Amino acid sequence: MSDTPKSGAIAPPASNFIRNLIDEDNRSGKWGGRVETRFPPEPNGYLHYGHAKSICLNFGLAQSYGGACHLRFDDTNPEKEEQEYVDSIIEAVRWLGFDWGEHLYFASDYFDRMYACAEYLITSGRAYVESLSAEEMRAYRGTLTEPGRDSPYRNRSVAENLDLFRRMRAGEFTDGQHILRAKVDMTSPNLNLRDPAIYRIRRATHHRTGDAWCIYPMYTFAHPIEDAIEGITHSLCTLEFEDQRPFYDWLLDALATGGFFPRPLPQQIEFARLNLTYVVLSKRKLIQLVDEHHVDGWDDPRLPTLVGARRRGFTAAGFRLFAERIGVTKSDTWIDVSVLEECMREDLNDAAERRVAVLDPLKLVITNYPEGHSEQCEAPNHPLKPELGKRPMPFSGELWIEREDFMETPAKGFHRLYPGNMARLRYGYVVKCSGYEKDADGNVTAVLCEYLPDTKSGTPGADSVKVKGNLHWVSVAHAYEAEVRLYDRLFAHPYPGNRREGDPEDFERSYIDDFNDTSKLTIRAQLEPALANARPEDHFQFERHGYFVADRIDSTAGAPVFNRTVTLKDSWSKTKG
RNA sequence: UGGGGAGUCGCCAAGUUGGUCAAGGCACCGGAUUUUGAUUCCGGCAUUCGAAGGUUCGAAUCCUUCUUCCCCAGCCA
Repeated sequence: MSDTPKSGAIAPPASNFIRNLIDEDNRSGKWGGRVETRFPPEPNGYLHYGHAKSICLNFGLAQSYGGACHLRFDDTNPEKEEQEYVDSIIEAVRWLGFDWGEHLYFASDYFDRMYACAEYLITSGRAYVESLSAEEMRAYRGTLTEPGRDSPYRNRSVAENLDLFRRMRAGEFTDGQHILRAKVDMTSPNLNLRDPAIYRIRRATHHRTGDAWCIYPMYTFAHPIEDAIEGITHSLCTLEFEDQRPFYDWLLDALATGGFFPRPLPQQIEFARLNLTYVVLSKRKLIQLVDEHHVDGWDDPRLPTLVGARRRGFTAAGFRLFAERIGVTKSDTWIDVSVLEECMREDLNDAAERRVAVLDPLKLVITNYPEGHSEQCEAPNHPLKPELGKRPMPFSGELWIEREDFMETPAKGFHRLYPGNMARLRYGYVVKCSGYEKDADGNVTAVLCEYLPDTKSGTPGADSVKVKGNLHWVSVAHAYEAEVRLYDRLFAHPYPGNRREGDPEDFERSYIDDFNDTSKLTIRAQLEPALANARPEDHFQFERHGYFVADRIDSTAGAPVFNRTVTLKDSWSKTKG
């Protein structure tokens, strides 16, 4: 939405442990003031809110320190990765408002250099070809509390290792027959140092290198090298990689010693991944929601994917505000979704033009209004931005109003329409409720009112009558009827899948059990005529309801359909209970 | 039980070298403005920093012990 929203403006950078580290490096002159980060997704799925945090962090830091952030695809596992994901990731990062300039990279472009690094590790006695099976390796690895044992193949000669590794590359072996391992320490209490696998044989067609390789580097080995090749100064990743840092440093130190990379070497820094209440962010769970058709695909507006968020009407500026607001630390915490929602409101309040929509229509008849007559009223497009002008709204004797704006017997504190009460039809006239009609089942079918001709908004006498109630309306004869989807939280419980009070002892609650069945409600609504001209992805505030966006997929020319992004805050619903 | 991390207000989160430092945001509660019961505005909101000891004139910040939570035994990333 807005690129520089008033509220989402980049605030003075908050202090956080990463900025402190960078400041220290800048003080000591470690990198000569250079700050280079990277966002390194594996192209094996769609980006979600959690990635948005990482993207804003990496690009934001680079921006703020006058550095660069690379977009690098970590495509070292050909079995899972596809070009389709590369494209969608590029689009998502761009949508979030970030620019990597020249710095678009692919790990697969470094395969030759990685291979050379591997051969160096072998010749310098730091890696060997393992011929144990996966199961045997597991047995040799030991456990959390018991040290591992050296593999019988651990002491092969350099010449034999080199020969074997070259033949691995040449395709002389079957998948899994051999593997290249770093030679570190099988007794280390850190499992990641017990001779981690660094190259495996995998006969799979890679989405970029095709069949050029039948061996592929593992993340553990590839990632540090990617960082070093690109001159990354601060390599940010999530907490679960903390245990890998010793190997990251071991590898790069060895390679620097071998002359592959200059010092100083990139530094891995870990931060806590995003957890959001009422949301699931694990790839596995998102896949299940899509595969089992709980949602309508990867871009379902309810899904916490970035493509979903965009259809929902969430904005890039809102995400950036959110990232700024939640900060970055090493303690893993749960952010309440309401924080995200509030960020979207904040951006949209500033950015979205106002329109009127009646979502649950009830007819209002003005009994003293000239039969068949209609007139124009004017409504400002944005109350805070008069420069955005006004639009005409046709007014007539038959209007749609919101069903909840009328009560036969008013609740305490209710100051909208009820028999005998006056309220203003926003941008129109003040009306007094004179009665109502019901059908055989007792449902109210129409509200009867008399209007006060002198009270038209914008005319001198408009304020002669003071009323507390103020409601929106759409002329029946002029309304644009359209589909509107009311989206709500995907899950009905803040921690989906967590055991709840009242669950039977033998019940294993799954996050699927907490799915919110009313997370999508599709209705036909009566909208003001101007809305028929909305273009896909136009954001609006439907006054007194919330923020809506014209769906970018299902809208057709002249017939937009709308998705509810988020409701407005509503203190009335709170007070009435 | 081995190793690596984290515990500051309801939810986030500053606080690095010990001295009015318990910032700030969100939420919440008041009150004002308001033709959105929205927005905006103004005010309130931790004698206390996971717990217990200790060092010190003085500790969220240093030491000790304890405690809770998270991560690690893929030829995934």
